[in-house]
Amino acid sequence: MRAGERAYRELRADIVSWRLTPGQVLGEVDLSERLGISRTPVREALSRLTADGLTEPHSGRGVVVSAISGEDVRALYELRDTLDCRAAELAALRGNRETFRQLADELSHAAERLSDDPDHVAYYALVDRMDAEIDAAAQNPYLQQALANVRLHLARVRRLSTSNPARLAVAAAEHEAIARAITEGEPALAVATTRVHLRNALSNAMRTPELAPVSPVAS
Amino acid sequence: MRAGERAYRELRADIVSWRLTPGQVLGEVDLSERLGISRTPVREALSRLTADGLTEPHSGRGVVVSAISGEDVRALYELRDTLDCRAAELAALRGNRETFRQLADELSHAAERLSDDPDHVAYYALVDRMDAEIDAAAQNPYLQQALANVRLHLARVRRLSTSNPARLAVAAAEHEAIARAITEGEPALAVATTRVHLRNALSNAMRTPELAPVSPVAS
DNA sequence: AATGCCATTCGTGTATACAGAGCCCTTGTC
DNA sequence: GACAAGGGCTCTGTATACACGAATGGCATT
Repeated sequence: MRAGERAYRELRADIVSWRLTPGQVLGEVDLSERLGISRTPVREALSRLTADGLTEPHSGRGVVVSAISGEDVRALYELRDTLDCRAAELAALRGNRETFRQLADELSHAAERLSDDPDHVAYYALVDRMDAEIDAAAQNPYLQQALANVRLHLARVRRLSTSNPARLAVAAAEHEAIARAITEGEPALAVATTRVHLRNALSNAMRTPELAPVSPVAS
Repeated sequence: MRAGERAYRELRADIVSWRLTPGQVLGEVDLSERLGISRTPVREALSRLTADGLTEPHSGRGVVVSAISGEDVRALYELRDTLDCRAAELAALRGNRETFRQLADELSHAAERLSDDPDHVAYYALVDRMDAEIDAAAQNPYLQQALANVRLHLARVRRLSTSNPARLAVAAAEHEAIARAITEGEPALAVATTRVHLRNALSNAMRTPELAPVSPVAS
């Protein structure tokens, strides 16, 4: 694989997983030595991260990892509500019913198996699959890209939130409700169930104490 | 200014204004000679254009200017409807009333002066200002960025559409209606007026004959 | 002691050189 | 005459060298 691509994915994973914390300075020379590649692909990776909004230029001092505040989470969920509701609506209009019927069935079983899977990898994989199916059903690449961007930022937040087992069980039921609404071809219900799910997800996310701090970096 | 930044803006302007047409191959060496800079900043510019979706990688042959079809326009307006309606709704909730009252007044006068201004630069500047005010009022940087992306792509389409004077007069009235809805702090009405405007704008855009052709580039 | 100025130094921005990979053209064979 | 294989060539991907700019630390001055 291309070195720039590897560097981008590695740094992105480091940021999303909070191995790189907000305010951390990413120097090109440091990174090129740490990753064992030259500065050119490092520059490409940093450019892409900055375009994604995960890093910010730091006047003459390279780039720093972006801070993410409670206000950011509010704004992100506001946008996610806009995009996810529309995607669910479009999926209800254009999606294949059998696909979402099967997803709903699997989700109803997934809630029962949450305790068997300590890290809930199976559940998260199922949610990711549902996101992908909604994207495909919406048949709108621009909407899909916008959603991918929001999900990238919210993935950072999820790593902070406590994965409360009780919340996960409720979330699974909410996802199932969305899938059933899409299965039945009811766009208004798909929007409503999505909105309910996102409101609850936001409430849960905002319980995270780390989301209050102000950015340690001067702008 | 940085050479990479200049190259990015110049190429982006060339693509939006259709001086560079879809399928056009952008070679790094050609561009570096044409722009009088080295390949490094050219690479940065091409990376950013590809991230924006204005160009696409062309397996081993650099990047080519992306095609834009009628289907793309439909998808773009679908996303724009989602984002613009939400932005207008938020502006009605959070915006400064006096700002939008003044915009509405200026728009009502702008329609009268359309014939005085052959290229309608004053009108378009006013619309751009209104977009900026809505962005600011929505107070959501992520929504703002998503909107900027959609507007970038639709700017390409606008250059193809015939700027019918009659349509512009109606569009000015539609913008005024949106501004008045925001002024009065009525989110539902702001959404409705925005939706009406976008539906009419889409109908007008789809009249462009060039939007049917298939991409001349093999994918 | 605090503050402003200057030199040093680190880091990015740019240019260029090199290597590997993909494509096209040519040539040989069926 | 057509198709396939191989070589050459051009292109991108990467590495490195150089220059300019900003930030920082020290020093002098008030």
